[in-house]
Amino acid sequence: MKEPEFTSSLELVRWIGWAQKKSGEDWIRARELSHEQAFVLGYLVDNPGSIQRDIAAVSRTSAASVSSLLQGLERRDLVERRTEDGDERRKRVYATPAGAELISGFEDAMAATDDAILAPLDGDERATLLALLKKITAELPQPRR
Amino acid sequence: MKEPEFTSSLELVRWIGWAQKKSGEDWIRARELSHEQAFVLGYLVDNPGSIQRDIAAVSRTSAASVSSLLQGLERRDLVERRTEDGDERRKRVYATPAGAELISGFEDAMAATDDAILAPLDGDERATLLALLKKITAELPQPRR
DNA sequence: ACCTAACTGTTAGATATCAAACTGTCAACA
DNA sequence: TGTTGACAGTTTGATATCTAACAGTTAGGT
Repeated sequence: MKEPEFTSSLELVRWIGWAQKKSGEDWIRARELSHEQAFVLGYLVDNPGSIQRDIAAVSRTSAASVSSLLQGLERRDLVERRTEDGDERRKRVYATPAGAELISGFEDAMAATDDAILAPLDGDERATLLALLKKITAELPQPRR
Repeated sequence: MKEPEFTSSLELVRWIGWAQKKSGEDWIRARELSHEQAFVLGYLVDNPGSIQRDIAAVSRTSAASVSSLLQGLERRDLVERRTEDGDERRKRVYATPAGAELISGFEDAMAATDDAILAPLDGDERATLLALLKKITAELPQPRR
């Protein structure tokens, strides 16, 4: 019973997701960030001025989680929030220079870990996998709430 | 920027993992359990007397998490922990009758949601997907710590 | 103008997770 | 028999997540 059978694809999917989260951990922990904080900070560098609602959608979480996550980043002056355009509901979020500097190289590090995880597959197999996953996710619910 | 490109298989993998977690949520919430509590309780019905270390390995988490998770289940008398075999280190964990009753049908419900997620794929495609995922996970680190 | 509904973000309370430090127990070995 | 190291579990303090309830803002309809 120490060797489970793994007949379920979705069990393997969850395992891979876990491994991906783990694999960049050294890089992230060296900067005293959580995985989620790093992801959002990286996203903000590429998409400055995003509103929290969109950040929640992209990071597949809730507005409430984004709110508290950004509080942590704002406390360390890694991001800045302000309202613009005369719309007092939306808060535009920006990475500060310190935040951008801290996260630089994150995407490269993540791409490297992705490559490491997919290493057992050759080019054709990766293409097949991507096609199958797209077929599944096309039918999947979006985390909009 | 509202239509992300998704060139990364691993991004899709994480999305599917998220959807799987969400999909059984109604069933689980009706019983006032968390996803993780339900998983562990179900595991204990099939593997009575497991020790916490093994539960951590199977649920791909840490001994500390299992410790606090089981405290929640024990508070509601859904599981019971006791030492046996004269080994005072290991704590054998059992689902109580109430716990077993509460979780009955869980595995069927989970299997149904798995089927719903994989619905876009036919039998051959599912077999291909499973083979590719096994190839990846064969090289993946185990969450042992 | 006003009312209402939708939208955006926050808070509160619960659970999960992790790392690190700690306690207690067992076993091997001198 | 005593010491030492490995093992199992807990605690602590931080962050993330969820739901539900809440507050302020905007826009639409009458």
